[in-house]
Amino acid sequence: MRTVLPPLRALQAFESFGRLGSVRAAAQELGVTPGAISQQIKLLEDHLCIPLIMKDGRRAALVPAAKSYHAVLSGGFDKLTQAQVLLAQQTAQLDVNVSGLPTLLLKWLQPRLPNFEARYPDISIRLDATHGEPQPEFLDHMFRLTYGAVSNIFPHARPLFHDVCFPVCAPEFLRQNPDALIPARLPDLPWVDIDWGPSYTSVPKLGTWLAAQGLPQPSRKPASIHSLSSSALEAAASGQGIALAQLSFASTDLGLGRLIRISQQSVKMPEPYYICWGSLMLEQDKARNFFNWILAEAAN
Amino acid sequence: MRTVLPPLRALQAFESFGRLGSVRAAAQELGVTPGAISQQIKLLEDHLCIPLIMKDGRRAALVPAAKSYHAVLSGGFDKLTQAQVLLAQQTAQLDVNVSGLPTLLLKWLQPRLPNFEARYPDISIRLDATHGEPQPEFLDHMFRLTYGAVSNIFPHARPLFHDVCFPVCAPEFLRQNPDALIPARLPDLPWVDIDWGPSYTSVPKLGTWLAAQGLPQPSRKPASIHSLSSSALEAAASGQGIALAQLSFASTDLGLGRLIRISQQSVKMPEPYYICWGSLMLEQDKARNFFNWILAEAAN
DNA sequence: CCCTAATGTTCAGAAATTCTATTCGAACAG
DNA sequence: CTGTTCGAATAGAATTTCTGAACATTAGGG
Repeated sequence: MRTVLPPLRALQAFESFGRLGSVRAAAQELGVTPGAISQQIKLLEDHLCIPLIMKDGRRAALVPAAKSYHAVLSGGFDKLTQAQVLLAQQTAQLDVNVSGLPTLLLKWLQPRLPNFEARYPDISIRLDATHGEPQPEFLDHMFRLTYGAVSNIFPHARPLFHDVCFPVCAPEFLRQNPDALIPARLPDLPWVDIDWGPSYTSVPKLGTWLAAQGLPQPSRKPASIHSLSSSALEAAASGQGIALAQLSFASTDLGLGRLIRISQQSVKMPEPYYICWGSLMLEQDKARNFFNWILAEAAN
Repeated sequence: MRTVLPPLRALQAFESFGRLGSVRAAAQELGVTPGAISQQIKLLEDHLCIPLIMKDGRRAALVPAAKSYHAVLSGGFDKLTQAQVLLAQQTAQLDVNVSGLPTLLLKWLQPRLPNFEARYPDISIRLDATHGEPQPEFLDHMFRLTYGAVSNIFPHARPLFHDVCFPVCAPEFLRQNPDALIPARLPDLPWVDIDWGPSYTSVPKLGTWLAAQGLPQPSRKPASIHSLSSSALEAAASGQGIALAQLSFASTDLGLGRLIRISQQSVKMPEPYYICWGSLMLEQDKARNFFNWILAEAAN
């Protein structure tokens, strides 16, 4: 049996207030007057017998001790709204929902979509680019394209392709730094870094490639650090420096001449990209069509 | 701005009903009459314009399509109650909260605690044995003892010790299967398996040890599979077969003669155990005492 | 088959809650 | 000082939520 919760409306008011940092804003979000928010928060304080807010000038602010309480509550309400989103997706009867890592959608799937639409003109696709992995429950109405080990939190997963990485830079940058073509000089040139965050530790960086060539680590700090591969590629294309690019993400820009591959040596990504899905997903014809199509695309 | 939520009380009634599977039980849990639950659920159905429940005989049941919706909601309400738990812990002013993997607490920390209590008689400790990693927010009031890579989801983490594994069995089992002392015969003897679940893939199993000795994999299926190392050790101690034991978990039973080490060969765990904590934790004297003590214990 | 127990639903009215409208005080800017 | 903005406090209105009782349906005996 679940512990008894305080009045939910009071929790909601407190959560909204804590997130937005003002009674006024919370009132607006919940569609009530500021007085109502004030009352609900006080009600929660009485219920818990704990002061939650303090006045800081004429504004109100969370008491420090309530900060972590608020953070957990906030996560809870997030899930409740996620449930609504799930329901909306279920009833929207969209043909195919695809959630995926931003760069994978942007630079790999997006360029291939015209091909799909030409072949299945009556199937509509909704794309959702996000780093956060969706709740597994969502997968009965959605494919998820992701990288590496996280795929095994999902009911089903299948490798899509195994990418390789190599250094690239902008043509302009290469003209100003002709040394870039000499691998041994690379550690001393400007570069941009990629950091996908703690869930994806095995993603190669420029240092990984240098090490594979028996070269030392970069001697400078990166010119910039990007949480998106595509953003790092943009930085390289704008001449900021050298980036370690993935073949499938860079091929468009390589084709356009916006980027130049400066070495034929490459390192393999330690893990493949995956497509993940839930148990009910492949029972829909349109979803199955998409699934077969994307596997074929990945194979070549 | 957050999407508008349905009436929260209706969500709560629906969640409780879905989890308990009966209007009656939900009414009892929420401390209201069954009629109230019926009404709230109907209210939610009207609000969403979706049927959520159907009658199955004289019971009511979730419509299949509502199952995943309910699962996400349930997760949300879980978080809300977690927030309450967090608050309770904060205000309980317990000296030190320690959450940890069950076997680690049971077989490693527990036997050492008398030592700690002798040294700090006025510090009280609360232990919470669970596989699920706590919300990071909890760590401002709690240490977490865990294994391997999951430690990096926390603000701070420090390796405790690096364990080694070797095969053990009960004295009685050894008497009936004297062959157990001959490594080459091990693959054909009864054994018990350990499976910590998907988050801890790198934990060695008996097969890992055999492979390290250049021996083939076990030829039989395991007599039983355990999600807890301590449970696997109990199974081995009761004579079910051979288990791959971790030194620090088995040492008590080895000392008591309940288990016998049947090989001096061992494999190292690929990752160490960690102690994790949040930013505010070490500002409390008592927590810092515990922290220093546990590091010293781990060092020897 | 009929009776009983168990479960869920419905409804009106009672009870509780939540909200608004208003007033007030404090903080800040000019 | 004055006007403005923000939040707190209050009373009463509006709404939500709950109860209690009657009703409907089903399952399980005897």
